[in-house]
Amino acid sequence: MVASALSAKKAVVLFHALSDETRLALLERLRDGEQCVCELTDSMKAAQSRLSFHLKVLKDAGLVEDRREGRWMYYRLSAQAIEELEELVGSLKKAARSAVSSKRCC
Amino acid sequence: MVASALSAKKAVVLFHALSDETRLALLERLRDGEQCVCELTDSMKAAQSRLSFHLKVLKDAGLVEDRREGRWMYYRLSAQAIEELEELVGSLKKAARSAVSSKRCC
DNA sequence: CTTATAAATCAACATTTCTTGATTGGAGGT
DNA sequence: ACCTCCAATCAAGAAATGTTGATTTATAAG
Repeated sequence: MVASALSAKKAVVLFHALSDETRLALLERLRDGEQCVCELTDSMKAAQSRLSFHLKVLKDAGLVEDRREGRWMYYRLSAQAIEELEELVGSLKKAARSAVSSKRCC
Repeated sequence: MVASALSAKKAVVLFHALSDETRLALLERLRDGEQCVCELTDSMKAAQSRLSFHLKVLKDAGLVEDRREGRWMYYRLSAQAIEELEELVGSLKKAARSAVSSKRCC
């Protein structure tokens, strides 16, 4: 199953979190290390409430983790989530015995 | 970049295609090899137009390929798409130098 | 205690996505 | 030609998602 390790629901949440340009841009920036929200809004020239919304989607999916330091919130990639993703994608990959089905269908 | 090999737009399309339970269920079935639409509607107990819609999403994302045989349409996983996916996920994974940013932000 | 700043939350609206049932198109079979 | 079957497409409505600007919460500083 695609859901061998993760439930299908969790896979949906994970993939949905990745299916948005703004969120992929956020993840890309976080690849370079932890950043605070203000740095992100600055470099992405995006409204604060907009990034807050997307960061929440990423956090709910487990893709990022956050940490408060004074008034600042720092976000970083979750290494574990990336592993889960790899596992998920790996589970799709299975040599398909793609010979034409001999059975008559329907 | 996450979009080193693929454009961000393409990544969005790919991940969006994967962000739905019905579509994940379809892919799971196709892991076992090519199937015709009627077999899929049957085993998934889903309306034909519904699966047709989702198969189109998967096809537009490049995740599946189709083939006509008489009145039947057969769908199969695209091995290439799975590779692209692996590449995409791999590009997210980069050891984050996660030391707390020393620079004052904002 | 008051003010300032960073970020989350909310409400309203726009946009997109999904579902359903009906229709259309293509391939055989009679 | 006609009818049947499989599947794609369409139209209408329902549900989910994303955007915007305003408000609220939390922390810190004067």
